[in-house]
This record gives sequence, C-alpha cells and structure tokens, in this order.
Amino acid sequence: MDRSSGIAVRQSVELLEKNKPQQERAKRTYEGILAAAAELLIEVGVERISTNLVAERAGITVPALYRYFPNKYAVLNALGAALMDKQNTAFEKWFEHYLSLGDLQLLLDNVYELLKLTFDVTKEQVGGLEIVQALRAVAPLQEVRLASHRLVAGQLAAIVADVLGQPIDERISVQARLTIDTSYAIVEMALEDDSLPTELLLREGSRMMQLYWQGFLPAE
Amino acid sequence: MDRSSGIAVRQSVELLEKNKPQQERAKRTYEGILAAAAELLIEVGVERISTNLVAERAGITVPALYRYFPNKYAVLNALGAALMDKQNTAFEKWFEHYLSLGDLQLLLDNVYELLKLTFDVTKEQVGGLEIVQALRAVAPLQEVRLASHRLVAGQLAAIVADVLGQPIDERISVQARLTIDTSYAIVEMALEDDSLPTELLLREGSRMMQLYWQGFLPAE
DNA sequence: TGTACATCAGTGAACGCGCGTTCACTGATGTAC
DNA sequence: TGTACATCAGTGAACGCGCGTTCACTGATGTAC
Repeated sequence: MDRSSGIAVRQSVELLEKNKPQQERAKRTYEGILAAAAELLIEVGVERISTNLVAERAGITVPALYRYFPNKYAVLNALGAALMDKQNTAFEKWFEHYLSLGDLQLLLDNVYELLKLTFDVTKEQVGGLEIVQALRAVAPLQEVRLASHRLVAGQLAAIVADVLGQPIDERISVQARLTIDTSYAIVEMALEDDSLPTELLLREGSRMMQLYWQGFLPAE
Repeated sequence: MDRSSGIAVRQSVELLEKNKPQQERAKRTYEGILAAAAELLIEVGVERISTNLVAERAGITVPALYRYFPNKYAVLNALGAALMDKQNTAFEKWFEHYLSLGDLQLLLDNVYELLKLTFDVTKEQVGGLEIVQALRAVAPLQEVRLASHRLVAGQLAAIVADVLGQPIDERISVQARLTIDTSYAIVEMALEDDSLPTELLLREGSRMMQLYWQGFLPAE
C-alpha cells in the first residue's frame, strides 16, 4: 500500500489579484471574466469550473485571464468579495436608516425588510447563491464570508451594547453573530429550495428574529 | 469570439452505486473508499477531490473503485446520505423520546440537547462539516440534503398540527422547515468558525427556537 | 494635427500532468460433491 | 477432508482529454512634443 504519493495537503492559495485593469478595454475584460465565472458557477459548478472554461466563456485567451488573476480561486474570491460587499452595504444602509429614525425597536420592526433586501441583492447577482455556497465549501475562500459576517455582527453588537449601556461581552457578540448568520441562512434557504414560499419564509424568519430580541431590549 | 465550444451545461449525473460489496474483503474496500473520500474532502476540498486520489488513499487501484461507484459524485453521495441518515436518526430518537414522555413543551425545553446531539453526530464523522458543505455546493448532491430536511420538517409539522388540532397547512410547514433548517445552520456555524464559543452558541440557538415556538403552543 | 514612443492588453503555441474511464486479466473466496 | 469450479474482487496498462501555467510575441492605447 503506497501512500507516499497520496499526500495532498491543502496549502495556502494566492488570492490577490495581479495587475489591476487600467484602460477601458481592460476593465471590460476584467468584468467579463467575473461575469463568465458567475455563469459557469451555475452551469458546471464550483467543482468543475476552470480557468480554461472561464477564459473561453469570456471570449479571451487564458493568458489574458492570468494577467489579472493568479488562479481560479482568485477569480472566485473576487466574485465572492463583491457579493459580500453588496450584502454588507445593504445591511448597513438598512441599519443606519432605521437607527437614524429612532431606537432599536424600529430596527426590530423592520427585520423583514432586511431579509428581503438581502434576498434581492443575492438574487440579482448572477450565480449569487452558487457564489455563497462556493464561499462556504471551498476552504481558501471561507475567510471572505466569515470576515463579512463578523464585521456586520460587530456593528450590531456595538449598537446593542450601546443601548443597554453595557460593554460588548461574549454574550452580546454571540447573540449578534447568531442573528446575522441565521438571517443569511434563511435567505440561502429561500434561494436554495424553490418549493418554499419565499415571502412567507422571510416573514417567519424575521418574526423569529423579532421574538429573539423582543424581551432583551429595555422596555420603552 | 468563439463560444461554440464553451457550452458546458450541467447534466444529470449517475449517483447510484453499482455492485454492492458481498464478501468481507469487499466491504472493507467499500468502507475504505468512503473513509478515504472523507479524509480527502478535508485535505484537498470538494473542488479537487478525484477518483484517482480516493483510490490511491484507500490503497486500491482505480478500477476497484469503479466496481462500486460510477463516478466521484456517487462516492460523495454515499458519504452525504450516510451523514444525513445519522442526523435524521439523532433527530428522530430525540423527538420520539421526549414526545413519549409528555407534550410539545417538553420537546421545546430540550432543544439544546437536539442541537448538541446534531453537533456531535456531525463532528464525529470525519469530514462531517466538509460533507455538509459539499452537499450544499455541488448541484447533483443537493437533493440529498433537501430531502433529509424536508423529511424531518415533515415529522415536526405533523406533530405540531396534531397538537393544535389543525391540518398541516402551509404556515405550519414553513415554520417547521424554518426551525429544522435554522437548527442545522446553527450547528454548521458552530463547526465552521472555531473562534465562536460552541456551548454558548448552541444555547442561544436553542433559546431562539424556544422563543419562536413559545407563544404558538396552546397554554397548558 | 501628426507621429514616435512607452506602456498596457491580449495572443498563439507549447509543456507536463492528473483526470475519468475501460479493457482483458489474475487472484481470492466460497461451495458442491 | 480434498478438490474442482463458479463467482466475486481487484490489477496493470492504456487511452484521449482538459487542466494550470509559462513563454516570447503582436497589437492597442495613450501621450509627449
């Protein structure tokens, strides 16, 4: 039983982009690569996508792709980072909007809107669900999603602590993070299973979040 | 711009196993294949795992693997089905145990135990988290996980409807499914991010489920 | 306004490698008599 | 208890293909004068 050559340890992968596109033409090429990758994520899946396939779909040769990305993980990473960014932005807009109008209760009353917003942002992105799933399943990409969730959860925790007049302790951190991750999980669930009624699912999901926080806030 | 050969549509994949192992030796080989696949899912990831790699790790030649599985998806499918089965069994045992002792309230009081049980079952399986993530991310495998969740959610919905003296309507179905999927998502979250305190996270997660169902059940 | 030149962007061709898959085969196991 | 035989299990070798990656290159774009 020869195992000597069976060793294949997961090693760190370069995810940084190489040359940034400067000219107009280059920007189109760069965007074309991301768009092609998103399409192929739907069509062939993360386990079959390749730089060859992406370049071909984007209508360029492979070395042109290598000009901007060192490997396929970097392409997926860029795709994932862009989506996480859109999700974060949606959250922050929602968050700051209702926070500026009142207190935490108002935020709580509008959780459905947040879920719907996140749902829409993810659905609008071609291959949005497949991108999120790839971020989960491919080890070198996991940090992107975790970092995004930690960031958003941190913002939520800060406000909660502020309202309660407490420091951010472990409990508040975990509650915030649980809220964020569960919210995203519900959105994924809605996208994942077409047989589920989206609207009702998001309504129930937001009700769950509301009930979770209801007793925790100081009575008005 | 030639796209004619860039077409690569996701097509249906044979997931059924071929020959069932009959002799002792064959059973060891079969189990060895699954064990090797689980290890490699951790080490190289779902996007790099291959039949060649699995056979080599299992200490057999590739045609021996093909005796039992038509392709790598079938291997992952078997691995995933086994894990889903363990999770379902854990749920059903928990469910029937507390149901036999009393009413739904008792079930609700012990949600933490269910989450912990599910967490343990998944953690015990080598590559448990990676398997679940692969089931999410790889299209030909998605049905396995969805079917499992639908099954378990259906059992929950049936009991809830029974207790309420109502038929299983869309609302109850969605509530049950939301509960199941969210529970699994929380377990995944705990496995995914080592920086989180597992115990506290599962406690908060179960508290969330309890609050969600609390007002819904008929007052004793 | 024209053109020479620097820099940016993309190409064609090539490489070695691991992939999935199949074949005819040898070897191991179990059983009928 | 021994052995012939059927069936089950696993092997060695081979195949064509797409993979990631690199090279020296041609072509496009922008700008200095």
